[in-house]
Amino acid sequence: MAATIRDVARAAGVSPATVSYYLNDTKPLTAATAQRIEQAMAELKFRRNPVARALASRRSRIIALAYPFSDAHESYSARQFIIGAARATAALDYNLVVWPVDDDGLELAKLAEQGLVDGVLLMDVRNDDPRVYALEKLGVPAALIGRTGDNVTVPYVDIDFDESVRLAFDHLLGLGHRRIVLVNGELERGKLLSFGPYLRTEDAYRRQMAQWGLEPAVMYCGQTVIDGRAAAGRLLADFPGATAAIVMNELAAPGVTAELIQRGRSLPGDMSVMSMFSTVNVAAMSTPNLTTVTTPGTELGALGVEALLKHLDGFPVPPVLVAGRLVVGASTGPVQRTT
Amino acid sequence: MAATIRDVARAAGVSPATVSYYLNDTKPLTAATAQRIEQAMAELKFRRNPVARALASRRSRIIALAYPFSDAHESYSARQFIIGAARATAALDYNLVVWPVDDDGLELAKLAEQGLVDGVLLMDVRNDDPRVYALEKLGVPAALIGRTGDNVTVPYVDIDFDESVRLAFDHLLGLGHRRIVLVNGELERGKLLSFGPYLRTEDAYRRQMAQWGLEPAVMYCGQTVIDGRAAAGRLLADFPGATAAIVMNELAAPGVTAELIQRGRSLPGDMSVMSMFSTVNVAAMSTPNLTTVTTPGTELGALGVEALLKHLDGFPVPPVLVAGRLVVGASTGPVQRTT
DNA sequence: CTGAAAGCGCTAACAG
DNA sequence: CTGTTAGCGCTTTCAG
Repeated sequence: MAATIRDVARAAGVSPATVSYYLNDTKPLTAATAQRIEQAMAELKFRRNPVARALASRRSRIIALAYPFSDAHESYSARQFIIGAARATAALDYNLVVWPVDDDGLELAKLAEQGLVDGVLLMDVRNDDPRVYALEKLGVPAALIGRTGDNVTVPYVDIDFDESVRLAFDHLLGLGHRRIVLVNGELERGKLLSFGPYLRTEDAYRRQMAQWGLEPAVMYCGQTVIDGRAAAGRLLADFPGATAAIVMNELAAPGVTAELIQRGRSLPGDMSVMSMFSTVNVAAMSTPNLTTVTTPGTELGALGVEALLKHLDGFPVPPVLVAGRLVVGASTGPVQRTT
Repeated sequence: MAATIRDVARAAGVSPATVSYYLNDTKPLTAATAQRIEQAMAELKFRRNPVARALASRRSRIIALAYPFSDAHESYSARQFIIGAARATAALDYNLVVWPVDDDGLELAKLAEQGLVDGVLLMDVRNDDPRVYALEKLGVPAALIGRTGDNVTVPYVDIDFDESVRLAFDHLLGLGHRRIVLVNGELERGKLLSFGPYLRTEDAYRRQMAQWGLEPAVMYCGQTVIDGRAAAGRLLADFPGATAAIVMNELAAPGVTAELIQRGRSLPGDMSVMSMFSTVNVAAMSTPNLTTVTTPGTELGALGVEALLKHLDGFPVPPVLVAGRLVVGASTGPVQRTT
């Protein structure tokens, strides 16, 4: 059927080993033999068999993208991560399998120990993530999109929260806002803020507010449109002087704005609202369409893959941080009232 | 290092072949030998090597999910398909690789002919889809989520458009609506309606309108929030008597409602709007939150995988159609004005 | 610079 | 019911 490396070798008048050398560029060949091999391959329409290659080399050239199975923490940015990772994987001549796994690391361990994949890229990493420990215990190479609290060993790429928050501040401060509330995400009861992005965004927010001599005001909110609506009520009640709000979570933000409007507030007249880490499309779905700092999803997906593969090749991999992009919508504007 | 089938065989006092028979349940064994093998495997912590298995059996137990590379036709339901497919794949002891490929079939052909995967599941199938032909030419088994216009040979699963539209009609007719406009999607200039879901939804709409003795009213609209806003203007201008609209595309629908409200219409007082084939969360993002017939994404993803694997095993696979689920929101209500 | 040979770990006839 | 024997198609020492 399909031509094998032996067929090519025979046709080119060389040994299978030589063809392999050519294929992997693993030993120098004379131009002449290379020529003959190329020709033979072309004539026979040779395609190397990835499975045989994997068995012999003990490298499958397949990596896994593990992402949360549950819909609880639904993020529309997830799609971006997958796309970014998949593209980068293909570009580097690897394959990407997706593993929807629970947070506890059990499923992940079961899949990883099968040994099909060379390494695992973990999405949506928690501050204290059992999946990371599971992989470490198995000795399966990994890289993270996000990071654990105490991460030292595992390579990672993550959002540059400081810079992303700075983009939001620049925008709001430039419009004259001083009383800026952070509506942060809350992962679940008991695990409040254990999700890295929430933790680090709040850190950055507090630091930058302090730096400008402003008083921080933080409240928490779940991750659905409904939660966002509820939060809007608390926002008005608890922070009556606020002129701007930065809302984490791309689903909560539309809820906040919708509820504010329903309660007779005008945006951005009475209140400027920005969505932190949203996709442009989701931000555009609200009325007025939301100013947002985007999630650098495709970038992080791609960088995560690159980090993992570098790691697999034994290179040291320094962390990479990427900021989101400020996309100005109609939900933010100059301060109207002066407190 | 890791225990092989030979190690197990030795420890159990049987031949490697016997262990293989046990593993694959391919030949009957006495309880006693099965017992011994199990024990040996447990002691040695044996994990079968999927790559070796693939090479020997010529079945990698890996399937690919090909989905559009471009962001042009962005669908948030895509995530559901991937999740559904990934879960089903894992449950059936297969692996799923994702291939972001262009619509022209070239990239897909290149990937498919490598021979890593046993079959390909195609998402977002067009009525006349080069990717399908590419796979057929290569002889790579495939299954479709969606279908081509002239599909006969390739197994597929798809939305039950008739039934889904019927759900929408039941709802709207029950509320007293008779002048129901379909705001259908438009793929791109020149390829108007070539996208199956648009085509089949319009078909169903026209048939069911006729069946109730109602006059069909169809207009077309792009696939973004902005497009939806523009469509709202045309809706008011071209169909002044309409009391309800069914909007295809989960991004256009929020645009339509937002613009209607901005123009002083109240929903559902002046107009009922439903979103056809949206996720619940995206529908909830609008104000008022949209009544929708959901995309049965996870179901179709799972069913697609099952169809493909059945096909791989040589079984005939009849088409499967699944309807969406009606989720009633606040954007639809009883007719107010009587024409 | 090229080749011979020995596997990678498993499956699948074919015997017995 | 179990074992023997060839491979699957490629990589990779080790020689030359």
